[in-house]
Amino acid sequence: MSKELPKRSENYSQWYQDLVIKADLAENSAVRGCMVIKPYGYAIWEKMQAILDKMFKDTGHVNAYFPLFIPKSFFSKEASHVEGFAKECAIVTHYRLKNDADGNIVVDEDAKLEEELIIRPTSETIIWNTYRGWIQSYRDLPLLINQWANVVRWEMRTRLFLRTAEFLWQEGHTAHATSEEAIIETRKMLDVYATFAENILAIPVIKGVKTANERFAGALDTYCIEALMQDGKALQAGTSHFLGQNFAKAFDVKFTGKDGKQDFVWATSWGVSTRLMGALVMAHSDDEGLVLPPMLAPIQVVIVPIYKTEAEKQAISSVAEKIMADLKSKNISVKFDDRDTHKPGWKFAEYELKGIPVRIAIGPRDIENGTVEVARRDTKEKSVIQITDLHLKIEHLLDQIQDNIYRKAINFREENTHKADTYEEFKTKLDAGGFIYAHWDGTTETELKIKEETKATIRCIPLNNKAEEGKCIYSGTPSTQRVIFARAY
RNA sequence: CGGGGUGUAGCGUAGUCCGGUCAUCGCGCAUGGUUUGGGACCAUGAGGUCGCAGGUUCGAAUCCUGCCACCCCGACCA
Repeated sequence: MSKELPKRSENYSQWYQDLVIKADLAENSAVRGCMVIKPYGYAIWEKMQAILDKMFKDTGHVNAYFPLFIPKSFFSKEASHVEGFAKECAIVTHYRLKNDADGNIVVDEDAKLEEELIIRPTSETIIWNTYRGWIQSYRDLPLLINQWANVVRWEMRTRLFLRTAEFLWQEGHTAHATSEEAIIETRKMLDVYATFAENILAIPVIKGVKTANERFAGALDTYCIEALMQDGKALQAGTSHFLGQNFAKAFDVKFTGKDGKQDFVWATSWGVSTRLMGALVMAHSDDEGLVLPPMLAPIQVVIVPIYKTEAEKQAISSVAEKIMADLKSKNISVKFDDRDTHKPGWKFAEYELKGIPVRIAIGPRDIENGTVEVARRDTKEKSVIQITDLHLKIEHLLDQIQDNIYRKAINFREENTHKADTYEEFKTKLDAGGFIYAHWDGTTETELKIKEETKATIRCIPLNNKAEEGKCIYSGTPSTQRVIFARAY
């Protein structure tokens, strides 16, 4: 198979798709819009899961699991929620197949379900229907539950990791006695996501709140983290919703307070998905392939031996074993690729494509000198290092790489973040890509007009926004702050 | 769901306009040999319902009809 990738600058879409496939992360499945996540891609996802899961637990959450199927009646209890998801649902209508007269397998029309089942596009309804039985008193609150699951949204157009018909995610669903507490929870989980994105994925994000138009179906407020991809388009990387009492009212979830009065419960929900894998790929990769931040790389260091004779191979192996033991004692994951079925050059290219942060090459020359060649994936720099202090240097190098990848991403974002004060300026800058801070009059009408005319959406109103007097770029109406516009995935 | 495009070996493709030794080439795969500090080379070999179903014809990858899948651009969305 040819490993050559299209150039990122020439066809970003194709580059992304080929990179995901060739780097062994995922591929399109035979099922429309679904993907097969391959072992290497799944290993990265598992790492994300492990780190997030710990962060959730450290903030007091526990895991549980709820059904895949949602009775249609549950689904339709919250009006704006059903409206938001109605157009993208997969629905189970029958429970049996049979052979027809010609011997073909067909749906047995006699096995029609009395009530259709919706395959969850998100679990608010089934979970809140369950919570009704779990919550009676303020003593049952807060209820802080997370679920790792798959969901299905029958999207018109799909793309590996970014928008697949089925995707993996986590969804947190919490219940609180007061509005204030629920809002604190919503913001707290947004912070968890932002920390994860920046410290682990090395992707800088902007925390913000969505406009009414972009809000989650059924939420009072939707908070988000927005990231900028290398083609200048924005990607919503995670969301945290303040649901108010909407779902509690729809599912009649009340609790008795300390004062003996009954009230509806306050809710939040928050989630991140395998879309983060897409963000990771698009934020850091180059024309040679993936660039994985060390914190996520399933293999952080790969050792490639270079030898001609069996004796050389033996000598290199014993040195490699020693290095591996040293690195493993530092909790660094390392692989020694001593396959003799592939040549060194082939392996170099392969591990670059897969984004392994550090490569160590050991040849006869090194054995003589007591050195190894160390190459870092992010900058492609190579250096010759004495074996004696290698493990300390590698540990430091991994930190440096993590840091450098983040710094590079943040520089890119700064270079592609602009202000626009007129609609003309806005349109010109928009074509160059990136985030654009501009004044907006706060109306959905204007937001939709701008979207219709330019394809730009309001990504968010940044939480750390400074007040600033100005005029809406579209309507000229006075405004008190800038919001972030961008074309988005 | 609208507009455009593409379906030929595991992958990428030539051939389709103009029907007839046309199933082409590269990568990959297998075997043998020489190689090994950046995707090696030579030789030999295996591998194909030409997306599917009809039709036209002496003859269809090629023409006609229908269907399906995928990709790109929209609409929709994490």
